[in-house]
Amino acid sequence: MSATTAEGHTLTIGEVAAATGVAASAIRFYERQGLLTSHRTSGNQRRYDEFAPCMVRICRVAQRVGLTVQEVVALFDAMPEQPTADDWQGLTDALVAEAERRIADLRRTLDDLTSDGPLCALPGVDDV
Amino acid sequence: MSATTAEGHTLTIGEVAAATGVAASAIRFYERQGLLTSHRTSGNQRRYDEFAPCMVRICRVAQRVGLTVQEVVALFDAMPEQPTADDWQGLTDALVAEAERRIADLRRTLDDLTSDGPLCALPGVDDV
DNA sequence: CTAGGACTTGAACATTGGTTGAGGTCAAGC
DNA sequence: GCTTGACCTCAACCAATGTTCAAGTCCTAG
Repeated sequence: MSATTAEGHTLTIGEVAAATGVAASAIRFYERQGLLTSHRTSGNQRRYDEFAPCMVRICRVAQRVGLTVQEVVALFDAMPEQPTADDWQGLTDALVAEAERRIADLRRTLDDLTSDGPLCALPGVDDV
Repeated sequence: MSATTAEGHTLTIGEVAAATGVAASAIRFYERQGLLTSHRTSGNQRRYDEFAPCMVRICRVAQRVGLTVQEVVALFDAMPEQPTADDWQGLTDALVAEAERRIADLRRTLDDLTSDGPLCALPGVDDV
C-alpha cells in the first residue's frame, strides 16, 4: 500500500511532504533549485535525510520574510557539510535579522505614509 | 519636444511616471488591472486626474505590505466616487492595519522559530 | 509647420514559484 | 507474486507582475 515506511533515517518524498505540509511537487521543485539533495533507491526513488523537513520549513519561513528560493539556497550553501547546532542557530539568527530589517523598512514606509500629512489626500483641492 | 505640459489638473502618463517613480509600462498595467482610469485626448493619449499619482503610490505601498494589485483595486472600488480626505485617511489606516497584522504574523512565526528550541536543529542525532 | 520626444497598441518575453497530467515504474502488504 | 498506492519524468500550464520591442501616431516648442 505504501512505499512510505522509513528505514534508518531516510525519508520518502511523501514523508517529507507530510512532515512539512508542503506538496511533493514543491519539494521536487526545491530539489531542482538546489535547496535539497537526495539519494536514490535502486528503483530511482528519492530518499531524503533527516535534515530535509527542517530545511523545507526554514525555506518557507524565509520566503515569508521575502527571500527567494535562490537566496535560501545561497544561505544553505554557506553552511558546512555537517552543520552543527550552532550553524543552524546562525542560520535562524540570520533569518530573524533579515526579517527584522524588512519589517523595520516597511514600518518606516508606513510611518511616512501616516506622518507626511495627507501624502495621498486631495491634491490642491478646495475648488470642487 | 514634450507632450508633457499639464493643462488644468490632468497629467500625462509620463508625468504620473515621473511623479511616482514608476515606469509608464507599469502604469498602463495598473490601468488594465482597473486600478486607474484615464480619459483620452482626441489623439488617444491618456490623461490622468490628480489622484492618479497618489493611487499609484498607495498601490506600491500596499504591494510591499503583501497585497496583490487586485486587492488594491478592491480597496479603491470600495471608495466613493468623490473621495473625501476622510476616505483617503481610512484607506491609509486600513493599509497600515493590514501591514501591522502581517508584521505581527511574521513576528509570531519568527518567535516560534527561535523559541521552539532547535526546531530545525539536528533531529535526534548524537550517533554520527 | 515641422522636428522629434512622448505617446499609442499588441504581442512576446521574463521571473518566481509552483501545479497538473500523462504515461510509466517501484515497493510493500497480503 | 500480485495488487495498488506511492513514486518517477517531462512537458505543459498557471498567475502575478511587469518589461521590451516594433511600428506607428501625437503634440508642442521653436
